[in-house]
Amino acid sequence: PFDPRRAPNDRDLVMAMTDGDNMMDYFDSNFLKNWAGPEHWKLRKVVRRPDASEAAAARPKREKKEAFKIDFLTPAEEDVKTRAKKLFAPVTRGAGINLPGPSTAKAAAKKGGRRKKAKEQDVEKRYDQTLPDDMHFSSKQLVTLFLKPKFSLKMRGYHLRSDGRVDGEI
Amino acid sequence: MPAKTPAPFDLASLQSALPKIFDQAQTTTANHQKNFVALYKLHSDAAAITESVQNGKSLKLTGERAFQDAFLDMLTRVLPVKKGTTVADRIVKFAAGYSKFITEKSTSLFAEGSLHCSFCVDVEERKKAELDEDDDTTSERFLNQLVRFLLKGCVAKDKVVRFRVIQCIADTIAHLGEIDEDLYTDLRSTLLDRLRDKEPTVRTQAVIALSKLSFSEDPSELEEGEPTILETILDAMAYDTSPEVRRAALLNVPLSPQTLPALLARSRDVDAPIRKLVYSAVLEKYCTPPDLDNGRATVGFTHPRALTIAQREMIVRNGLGDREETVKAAARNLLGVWVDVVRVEGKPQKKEEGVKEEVDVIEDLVAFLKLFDLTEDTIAEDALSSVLQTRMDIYEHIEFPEDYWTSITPERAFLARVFADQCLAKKDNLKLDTTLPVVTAFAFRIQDAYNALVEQIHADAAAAALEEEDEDERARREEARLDREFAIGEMLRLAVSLDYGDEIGRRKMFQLVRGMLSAGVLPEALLPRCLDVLRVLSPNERDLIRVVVEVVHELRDPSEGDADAEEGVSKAELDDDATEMGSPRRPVRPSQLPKPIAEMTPEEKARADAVDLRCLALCIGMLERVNGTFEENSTLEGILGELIIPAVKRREMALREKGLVSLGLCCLIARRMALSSFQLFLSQVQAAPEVLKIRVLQIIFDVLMVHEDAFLGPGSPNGERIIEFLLQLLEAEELERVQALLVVGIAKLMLSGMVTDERVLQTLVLVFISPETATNQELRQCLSYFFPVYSYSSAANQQRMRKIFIPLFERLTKAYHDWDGEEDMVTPAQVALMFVDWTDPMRAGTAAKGLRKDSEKDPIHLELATDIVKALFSVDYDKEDKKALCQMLGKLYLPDEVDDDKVRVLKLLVTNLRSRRPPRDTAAKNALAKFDAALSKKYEKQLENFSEEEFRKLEELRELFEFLDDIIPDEDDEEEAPRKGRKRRSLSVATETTTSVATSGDRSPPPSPRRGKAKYVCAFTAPISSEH
DNA sequence: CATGTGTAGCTCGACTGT
DNA sequence: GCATTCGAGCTACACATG
Repeated sequence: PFDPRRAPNDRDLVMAMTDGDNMMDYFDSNFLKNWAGPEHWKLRKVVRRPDASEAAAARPKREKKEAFKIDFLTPAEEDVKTRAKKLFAPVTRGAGINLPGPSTAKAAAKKGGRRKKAKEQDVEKRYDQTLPDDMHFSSKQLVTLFLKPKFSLKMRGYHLRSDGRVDGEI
Repeated sequence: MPAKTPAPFDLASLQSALPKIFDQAQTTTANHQKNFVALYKLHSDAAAITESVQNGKSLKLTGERAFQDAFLDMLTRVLPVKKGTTVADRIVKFAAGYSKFITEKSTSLFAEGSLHCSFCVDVEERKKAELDEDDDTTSERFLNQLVRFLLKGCVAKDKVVRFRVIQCIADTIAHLGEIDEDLYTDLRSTLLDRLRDKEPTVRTQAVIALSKLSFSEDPSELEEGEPTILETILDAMAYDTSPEVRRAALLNVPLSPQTLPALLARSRDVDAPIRKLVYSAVLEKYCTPPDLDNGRATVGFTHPRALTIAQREMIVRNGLGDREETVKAAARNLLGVWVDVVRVEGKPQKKEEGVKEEVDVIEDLVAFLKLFDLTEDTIAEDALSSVLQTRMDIYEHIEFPEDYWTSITPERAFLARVFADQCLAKKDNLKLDTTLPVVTAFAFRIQDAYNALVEQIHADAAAAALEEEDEDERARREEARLDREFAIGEMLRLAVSLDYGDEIGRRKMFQLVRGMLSAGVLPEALLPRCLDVLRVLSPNERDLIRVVVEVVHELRDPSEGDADAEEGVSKAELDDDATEMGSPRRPVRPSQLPKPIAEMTPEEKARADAVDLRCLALCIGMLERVNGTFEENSTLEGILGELIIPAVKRREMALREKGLVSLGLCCLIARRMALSSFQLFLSQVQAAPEVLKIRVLQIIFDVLMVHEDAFLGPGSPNGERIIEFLLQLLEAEELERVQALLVVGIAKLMLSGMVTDERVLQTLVLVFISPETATNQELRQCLSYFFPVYSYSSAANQQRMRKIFIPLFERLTKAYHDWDGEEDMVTPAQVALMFVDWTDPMRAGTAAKGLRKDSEKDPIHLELATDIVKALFSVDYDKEDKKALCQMLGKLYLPDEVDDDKVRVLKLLVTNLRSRRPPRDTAAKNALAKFDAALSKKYEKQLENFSEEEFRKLEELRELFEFLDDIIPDEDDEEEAPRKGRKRRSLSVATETTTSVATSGDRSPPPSPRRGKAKYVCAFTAPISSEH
């Protein structure tokens, strides 16, 4: 069985990183999608069960949805105007048809009493839907020295093959 | 005068005819054209029917009204049909198509003068009868009332109706000609209002509609400060929260030089499909204008030459640098198209399909490269590599004939080098052999280029001395010089990849590069390039070091042959039969400055400093490339004493920085020196200006990494102090770059296992999510990468992450509540999810394949669950926090087999929590119940006979819980302990091997609710030392 | 072409505010 | 008190992939 007291070898991965030139092979590319920092982080679910096979196989028996058609042929029971009224009019009072923060143009004239609202506006604008600059942080920066980027770190004792491009080990 | 116009047409027939038409129209768009005609016939016939009222003073358009009503009757049936229903979309298309149809019909009829048409006849009628309708034609009246009808629907309660209504408007207004002012104004304001609709689908349609309306907007009619439609759309494109809306804006906004920057900015949209569309649906699509009737290659709005160089660079950087493969592919595709569209003017697309001349290919690529600044980062290289990868037709046809090298330009040199690297990367040795020049010939090419450069440098200097040239001339010369320099640099890069099997060529190349280095005029940027070649040519490190040391001595001691007079490399010199690894004419001896420094004139001093700087750069370049020990290379001693140490002591920043780096590099290969110099480096950190500080810290981290056992090893007394020192630096540091550097350095130390301290790990997490580092992308992205790598790389690391979670979470929640002014903060719930992920054994198993065995049996999440449930007894968390914790439970991985003890303890805790301290909000309660159920189900067998045994151990637990219960503040716990826990208790009268549960010191809930504000404020930056 | 996966929209249920 | 809004789970669709 699993033994947590089994001597943990901190060096396992580090080896792997230098062994294969890029450690991408060793890592699920999933977590690379969370490169952008904590605010853009999201949990990507991992396949838990190997028993997912049965559920998937049973499903596709479903028939495709019946061809939906709009009924134009049946005469309307009500007058066009009344139907339009029903379709259009009912705007419940106090209900929101619009987003919370009212228009930027009109809000300018309002007094500054509502600090909360003002702040919300700011925040709204702040969230321009743009990714941060990608620094392209990669394993390279974790396994090379600052001053000698041409060398990868070889963790003590382990001998590595060095293929032409990897300039060497320390 | 008849009261009624005779009616040849029965209006009642509309009631049956229109439904038939619409019923057909929904099935396919193929019959639409036919049905337009049919509908138009009905429309015309109906329009002929009018009634005059008020004794003929006015005319009532009975037939038109009947048709309109029948039409709207049909249309209203579409409005409640939800999005994505094709039949409804077809009807909307049909209705809009009909609008277009009658508009065109009416204008063409009008032009033909067929005024007898019933659509037009009323122009006359109206003049006579003073109609209250203010529209001119049937079609205009029809459209007018249609749009007015639709406008009413824009405020409908039902979002589907709003969606459909605006969809109709969007499709319709595309081709309604001129409309009256009022209607336009209403449309405009209504649609702008819908841009604020809470439903994204509605906003999307509003954007589409507004895009079409924007063509007819006259900015001069706007009020001061009122945004134009265009500006509003651009705003939505950047700021709308829904990708759907932004995408619609991107695809529909009219393209122009004014809107282009905003469109390009979407290449960094958070939504990947949008980013992709920037390349495929905007940039690629409009490279050439849509009207490509004539085969002439014209320039579209997004033709690469229509863009600025900055824009092109941005496109390449963002596109090829994107994380999403699909986006990258779109960008690569675009670049492939670029090659074709920048092809030299007048050349046909392809002479003969499939047949491509090698010369053409080269010319094409050179033209392509001219789009970029070759010196800007790796932009041009990335772009070219991309093209070489995607366009095999181009790659296959690349050759460098003999004359390619005779007129070398930056583009040509660059092309050859990148191509060679590309071949190397894909191991295309055949291609490499057949295209690259032989070494000897190539050495001469470099030599020619170098001599030309030297010549120019002298000429420039002479010209500058005369001061006769104007600015333009100077700039031109400067540029020419940089071009030469760049080309040489690229050739040297290429030289690294050449085959040096030929001894003659090898020797020539060596002499050339050696000569270039020892001449004082070689631009400093070329030093590393030369060293790379030298390194390839040197049989071993010792030789490399020896040669460089020689060069340094020669540079610093010009009395050994006049370097300035002979900085060009002559053919004779190349052919010279000098000893390969060192010139016998220049014996190494301790260099001696011609004069003592004190006697030097300021000019001489400056000159000496310049030489020293160059020598230091040389040293750094050399030391970066070697790894033998210092002691093995005694020649370094001289340089250390004469060059490096004095430089470190200098006050001039440049000298000192280079000196320190050199010294640092020496320390990396000299353990004793590292030990003795470490303190020096440490002392430099505090007060140093940013650049120097970064350098020194880099040195410190490198030294720690290389000589780990010397500083951070188990036996080292200073390890603790060093860690403390680094943490304090991190805590106090203001400069982002330095913060980031510290984090990277510490991360490396942790990943290598040299630092295992949990305090450090906690600090890293706090720094990661602290609002104070929100703008420090370098730092945050480093840690985004680090945490999963660290966690998944070993079970021990993952355990460490698990251990810090609860203490961290507690600090976090407090800090979060104190910071609640800032909304852009990462929530504790979010952090909790991160830890679920990072401590997931299955993730570790798949992430680091083969390195972790039995990860599916690892009970770490069970242990984490135990931590969490224990923490949930605490009263220190508020509702939200407890909810976050509870919801974690459902996401944990429960292994199939697990120790009885672990399950039972957890079960006991859960049971007690639910009975004694149930979470107050339902979401949390449900999550907990669900987890409880999951536990019971999964470990049914192990929990079966779980009662009444090991009673004594249970007592210990019981004590723990009694203790917990006692500290419940009674403030708001009316529902608290219905002490009927008896039943539960009997369950919990169950087994325990207390070892794991019994308060194992770490994290039993804090005994009293603490509310000290001041303390939490620092929670983000303060290392946790106070708690330990 | 079939399949599995990932996401987005929808519906339901609980909470909160006028 | 109710309607609303918000969050959570589910379903259906679209996509990429073998």
